Amino acid sequence: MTQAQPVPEPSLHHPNEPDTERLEAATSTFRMLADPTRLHILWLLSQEPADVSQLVARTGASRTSVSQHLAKLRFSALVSTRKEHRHVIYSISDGHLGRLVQEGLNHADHRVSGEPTHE
Amino acid sequence: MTQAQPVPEPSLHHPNEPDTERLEAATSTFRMLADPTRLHILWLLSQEPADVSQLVARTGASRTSVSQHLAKLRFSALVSTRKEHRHVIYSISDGHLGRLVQEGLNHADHRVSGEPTHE
DNA sequence: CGTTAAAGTGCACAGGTACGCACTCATGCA
DNA sequence: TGCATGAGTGCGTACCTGTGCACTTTAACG
Repeated sequence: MTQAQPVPEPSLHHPNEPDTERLEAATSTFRMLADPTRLHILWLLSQEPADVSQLVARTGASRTSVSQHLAKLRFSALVSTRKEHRHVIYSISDGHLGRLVQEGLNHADHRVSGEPTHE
Repeated sequence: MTQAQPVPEPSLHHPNEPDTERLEAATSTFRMLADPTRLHILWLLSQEPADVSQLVARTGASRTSVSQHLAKLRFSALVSTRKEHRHVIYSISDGHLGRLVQEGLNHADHRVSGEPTHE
């Protein structure tokens, strides 16, 4: 168990240098957010749980596509499932993720709205 | 110009459905964050501006790789440059981006630390 | 039972991307 | 004017990923 102790290093103004493991973990999450269909799915799930058919209808993507994206998200443990009768209900497993999705969309909004950089 | 007024819509618990344009803008940003080297570069730049050689040294990547990643970031307008003598100094152009990077790393941290989902 | 709907999967193909190699461009300095 | 150094680029390659088609699996309902 690695202690949560701050860095023993003297170098400062570096909160804590992200090591390879952290970087890859973060990029693997970002990679999941880097597809329009998947991002749309995650946004929908961040609003409320839904089954596959609803996601298909709301995203406008094909069943195959949605299914495969959901498989990836499940495999990455970003979503969780529960079964209800004939339907498989998906939900976001981590509240943080929803915030990340929203922030990404906000950031995009600012860039689309024309604002050069803002702050 | 679009008013900052809240949604005039009756539909609720949907802050505002992201359209294709927004989704693609957001994913294009996320795609930039979806590479370890690039994420490392952006994290370094979120701490302080740096020139290419410093970034090469700190990331451990090849000059070619760093140069090409910087080209993409420049093209995506996520970083800006200024020249100083022989050196090209890169900096993050948007403060929001730094936050996004940091949140991604935090999220990754939680998943690496073993915490199942947290919250 | 058989039927139908919901969801998931294997396969093949197209498109994108990260990287290294070799090269060029630009600039400060002796 | 050379020359060394910092930075950027074209190209080829290996790899990864998103998608559609066809098929299978599972389970409710008559």
